[in-house]
Amino acid sequence: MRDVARRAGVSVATVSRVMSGSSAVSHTTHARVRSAIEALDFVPSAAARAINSGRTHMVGALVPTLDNAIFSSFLDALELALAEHGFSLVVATTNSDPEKEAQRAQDLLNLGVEGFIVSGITHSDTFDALIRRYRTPVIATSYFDPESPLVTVGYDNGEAALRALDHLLEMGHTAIAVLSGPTATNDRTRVRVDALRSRRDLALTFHEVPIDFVAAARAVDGLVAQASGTTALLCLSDVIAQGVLAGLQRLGLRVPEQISIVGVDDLPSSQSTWPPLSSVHLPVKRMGTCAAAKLARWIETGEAAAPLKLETEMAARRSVRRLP
Amino acid sequence: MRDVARRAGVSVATVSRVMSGSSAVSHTTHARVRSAIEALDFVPSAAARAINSGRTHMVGALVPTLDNAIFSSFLDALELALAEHGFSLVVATTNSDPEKEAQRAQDLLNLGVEGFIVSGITHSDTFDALIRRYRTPVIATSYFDPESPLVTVGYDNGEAALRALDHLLEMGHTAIAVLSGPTATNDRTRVRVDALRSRRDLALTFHEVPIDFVAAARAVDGLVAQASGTTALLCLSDVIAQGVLAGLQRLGLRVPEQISIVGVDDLPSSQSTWPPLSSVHLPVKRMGTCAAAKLARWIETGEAAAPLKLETEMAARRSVRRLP
DNA sequence: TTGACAGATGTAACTAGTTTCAAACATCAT
DNA sequence: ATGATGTTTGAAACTAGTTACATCTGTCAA
Repeated sequence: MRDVARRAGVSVATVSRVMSGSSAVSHTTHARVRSAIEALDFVPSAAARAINSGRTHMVGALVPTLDNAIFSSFLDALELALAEHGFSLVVATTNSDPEKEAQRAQDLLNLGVEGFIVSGITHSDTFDALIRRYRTPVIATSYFDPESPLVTVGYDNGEAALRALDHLLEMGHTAIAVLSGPTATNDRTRVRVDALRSRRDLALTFHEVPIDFVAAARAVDGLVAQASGTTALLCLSDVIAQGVLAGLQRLGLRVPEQISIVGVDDLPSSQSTWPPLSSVHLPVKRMGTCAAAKLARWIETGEAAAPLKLETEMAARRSVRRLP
Repeated sequence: MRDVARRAGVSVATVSRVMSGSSAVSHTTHARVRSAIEALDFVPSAAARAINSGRTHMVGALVPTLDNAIFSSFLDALELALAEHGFSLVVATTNSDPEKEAQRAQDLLNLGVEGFIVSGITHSDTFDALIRRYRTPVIATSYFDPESPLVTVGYDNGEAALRALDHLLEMGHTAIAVLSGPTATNDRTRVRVDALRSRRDLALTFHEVPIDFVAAARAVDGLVAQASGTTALLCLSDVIAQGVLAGLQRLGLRVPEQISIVGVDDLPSSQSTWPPLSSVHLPVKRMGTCAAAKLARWIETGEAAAPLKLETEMAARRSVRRLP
């Protein structure tokens, strides 16, 4: 900036005024400074601005992985909306490890992010202490709980799981096995499983498998061996559902004729499996847009955002057979 | 830092020395400063550090979208590797629009990113001028061309397309229709199409469709009407292949009995379609890891990285029928 | 002609750190 | 006791901007 000032024959204060456009600068001076800026390709340092304003216009997203369409689709919408609000998105993956999440959160805070987008409301004590200490705005997504200390923008996971269950019940299924991801590290999964467990009248069986296509496909073998009367599989994640579908086909079992499958997530690719997968649609795009808007407003105004519930919906396709 | 210094009864210089750990500080002073840091929850400002060192430890990734597993899977590996090298990843989506890409690149540069990861080697003049002017390290991915002015870390797209073609030829197909994404905005697609066009002996027919599941599914209708003798569809993206697969199934055409499909990308979900999709595997995970390592080294040392070619491989599954 | 006022601009202090240089002090050999 | 050396430490200058305050200039009315 000193160079620009020298070239334009003005003080740095005047250059600063031209850059910010806030206070009055005479027409001729303005032009002279502008042309000096052009000539020197001057771009102000974001760091120097940040040091003065305390603003970095960055927000951090802490997600388990990008390698699941449900998160990347969400982040796609989030990034788009954040950019429109003038924020940049710094992404950090946590592999569902709370300690790693806290570590990455600290890194991002040191970097200067002004807010966080996280998944779910359960985090390590270190993380909770961190955001309490720095009073960082945080929006917890993929979860809805108006009572949570974290502001949630998302859907009711229990409701989503029950929509899948209700669909199976409506189609006449009662011998149902539930396949979920690990509940220990994932509160979204836990809420889904708990909602299903509360239906004690149904004698559901529960199985945990990794949220991984190949692992889910392999898990089918053991499952089929032990649960011979099962007519339907309720998979609490579409990645699991797709893996299970492939596993069943490998075993020569026909879906939905011999066994029905329902998923939760409604990934785009779930329309292209054969048969197309019936799944509970989660509004991740809208969730990204809303979370971005709320976090941006929170950061700008300092007033905590209000929680927001988004609705899920059963997308019935052809992986569930109607029993007589 | 002034507060810490006052509390520890030392100068800010000493606190700085303790923080950086570079120069010698006596044991007792060190302990005193440490405890003052603890007591005050002192975290140094990244902006202030950046202003002094010129280092932000941020790199920007410019990708068309996160909403395609091929990119998000790549970014997942990229983020992991970058974090290990001490860099944070700022993501910006461009929607394959070169002007938007240049705009977002300027934004990220203003933010202070020290390097870029981009897709392909074709960018707007604005973008080229930008990186030339700032001498920003850039690694172009999903592309390999040792002659390109941009350093490429990726695969040979022409080769990948020809692997798919060779597979079809080996399986006895000659009446082949090629479905690609838009070539105008995507040099990876263009190279793939050009490689296939160079096989003039084969009388391939070419069709452009959006890289979108639903659009590809719809495009099948027109295609089937005009190309009755076609025995195989070569899709230059798995998203298209999956859409086409669903579209054919909707029309009641059986794959691979009546028509064969081969894709390029080998998305994880391509294993779970029915039939499982034969596709050319692109090593995006390794690409992410390698690109991160090379960009990090480039930034640290100032020496431009060497281009790197990664190998693709035909993953034959069951969507291609062997013709007699 | 003087005073009041607005508009334009510069000076210098400020943001939060790092780094250079010099000074203070301790240790050791002569 | 002296000088040489090495270890700690602080003062102040530096990074790249913003901003409060003071100053200068010009216009207009009294």
